[in-house]
Amino acid sequence: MQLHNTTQYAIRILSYIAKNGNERLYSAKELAKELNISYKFLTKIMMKLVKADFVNSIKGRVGGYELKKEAKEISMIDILITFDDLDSDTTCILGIGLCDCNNKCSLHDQWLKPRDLIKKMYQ
Amino acid sequence: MQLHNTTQYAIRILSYIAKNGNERLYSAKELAKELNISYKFLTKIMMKLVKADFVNSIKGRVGGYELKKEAKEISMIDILITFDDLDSDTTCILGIGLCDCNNKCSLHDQWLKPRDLIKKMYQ
DNA sequence: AATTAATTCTACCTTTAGGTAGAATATAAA
DNA sequence: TTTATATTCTACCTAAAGGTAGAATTAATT
Repeated sequence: MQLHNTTQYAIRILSYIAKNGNERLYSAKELAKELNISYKFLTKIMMKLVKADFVNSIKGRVGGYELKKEAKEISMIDILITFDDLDSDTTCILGIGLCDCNNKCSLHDQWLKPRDLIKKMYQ
Repeated sequence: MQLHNTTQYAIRILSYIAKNGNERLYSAKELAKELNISYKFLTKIMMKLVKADFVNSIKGRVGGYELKKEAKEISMIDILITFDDLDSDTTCILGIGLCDCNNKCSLHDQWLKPRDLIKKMYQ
């Protein structure tokens, strides 16, 4: 019942930039240090964030990263999708094939509410 | 944001026995077939359930499994603990070291409610 | 005593998430 | 034009979850 490590990092990276303002560039070195992520692993995550259009990258000597959209435009759901960490509305918590109101797993009814709250949190 | 596969199976196995009554024995063959789990993998899970005292095993020709406690005595939390799938009350959803009311991650407040509901569901 | 059908044990194999290494490329500044 | 410092790319390595194989053990039935 946890978000993937990579997803957690991605969220923290984007939050960090958003929090500290998008008027300057953020180097991988700074992000790795401030967020306590290994430099190598961070750059790997950054590549994904670039490809998914969350951040812009400027190469070269004074390069770095910046948000590509306004922070408010970025939804957690998009991040989760990018990092394969979002389960669909119909995903059964017990992993049975068909789990809906007609054919419920033993946790179906009790899972509805928390699932809904989590969804709202992401939005 | 999912339970481990093994945990899901364990819950479904115990539910199945509970639902169908503890007056008879359930062979691995039956459980595997009814729950759509490979026989080999199921027997592996059963061994864990036996060792953790959820079920009793009777060996030999007419052997099988039965619940060791009343169904009502079994809490999901115990199952989650057995299969290393329970995160503690203080686990941060963004994985930062210290995340409490003094030092909050960006999702801290919004995570409280769903986390609480999930806990209740498990109980 | 042999057979049969059940659980148990040990030891692997496979896939995926997490993580690292090192070279290649880009670009501003000296 | 060289150097320094940044991102990018390709290719691995590692650990853990998921899953399988095959032989050993147990005990009722024949």
